[in-house]
Amino acid sequence: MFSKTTEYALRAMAHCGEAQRAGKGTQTAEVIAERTGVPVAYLGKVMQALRRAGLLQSQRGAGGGVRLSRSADEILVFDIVQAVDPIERILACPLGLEAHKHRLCPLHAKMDAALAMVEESFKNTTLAQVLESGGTFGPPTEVAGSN
Amino acid sequence: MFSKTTEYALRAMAHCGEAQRAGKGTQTAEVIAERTGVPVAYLGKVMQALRRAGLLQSQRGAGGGVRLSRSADEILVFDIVQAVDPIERILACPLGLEAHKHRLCPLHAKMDAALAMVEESFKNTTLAQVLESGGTFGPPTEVAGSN
DNA sequence: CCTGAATCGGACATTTACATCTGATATACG
DNA sequence: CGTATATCAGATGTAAATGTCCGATTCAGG
Repeated sequence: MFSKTTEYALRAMAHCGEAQRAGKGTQTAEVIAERTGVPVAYLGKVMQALRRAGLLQSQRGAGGGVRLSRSADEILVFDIVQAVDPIERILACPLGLEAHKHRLCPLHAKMDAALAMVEESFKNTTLAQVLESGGTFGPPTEVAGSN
Repeated sequence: MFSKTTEYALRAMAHCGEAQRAGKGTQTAEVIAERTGVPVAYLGKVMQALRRAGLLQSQRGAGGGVRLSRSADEILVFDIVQAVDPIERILACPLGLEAHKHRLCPLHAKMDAALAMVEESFKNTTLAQVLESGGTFGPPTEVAGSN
C-alpha cells in the first residue's frame, strides 16, 4: 500500500524533526541511515527528493548534513508523501469511457474515496504532531493515546 | 497506491457481477479482457487468484468461462483486494525496536490508521452495492450520488 | 592550499511487479 | 472419438521500484 520509499522518507523526516527538537544541528546521511534503518546510499536519493520539494535544507562538506527547511509544525505528513511517492487521485475514468468523463463509475468513485480519505488524513497531521505524541525512534518518552 | 493488479481484479469482478445481474452465464477471459481493458494473458493470472480465493468459479472447455461463486451481495470489495494484493496492516514496529513492541510509535500508528480506514471502507462495501449504484462499464443506467 | 568530510548526480545492479507465451488439461458437441 | 473451445500452470520476457557504486563538487579546518 505504501511504498518503501514513502516509509523511508517519513522516517528520515521524523529523525530530522527529533534532532531539531533536541537542539541538534544538521544530521549526516550516515547517522540518519543508521538510526532509521534505511540503506545509506538509497537514503541519499530519498533525501534529494525531499530537498527538491523544499522540505530539507542540505549543507555540503565537513560538518554538513541536512535539516528541516522549516518548522516541523509547518510540514504536513502529506507534504512528505507527495514529495517522494505522490497519492494520485482518480480524476478521470481509467478506461477512458466517454460516459464516465464527467462522473466516475461507482467502482472508481469508491476507490477514489479511499484515496481521498488517506489524503485528508495526511493533510490533517503535521510532522510536529507526530513527534509530540512520543518518540519515533528512541524509547517512548511518554505514554499517550495513539493517533 | 493501488496496484494495477488490484484494479484489474476489481474490474473483472465488476464485469462478472454485471453479467450475473443481466442473467448471462459464464464469461470467457477473452470477453472480460476486451470489456475491462485488461491484457488477456495477465487477466488469466488475476482470475486464478480470485478463483483460489473462492470468489470465482471456473468451467473449462467449450462453453466454459468464469462466474461469481456466490451472490454479489456476499462479496466484499475487501475480499477482492485481499485476494490479489492484500492490505498489510502495520502490526509490529517495522524497525523491530523493542520499545515499540507493544505500542507502535506515532508515525507508524498514523500510517496504520490510514490503512485501517481503507480496510474498513472496503469491508463496508459489497460488490452488489458498487454495481447497484450504476453501470461500471456500459453507459450509466441511472444518475445516483457517488459512494 | 591541502586534506578529510559530506552531499550531489549519474550509471549500474538487483529485485519485484507486470505482461506474454506455450503446452497441458478439461469439456461440449458432432 | 475427434475437434474446437476454454481454463490451467509454468516458463519466459519486460518495465518499474529498489538498492549500490563511484566520481564530482563543496566546504571546514589546519
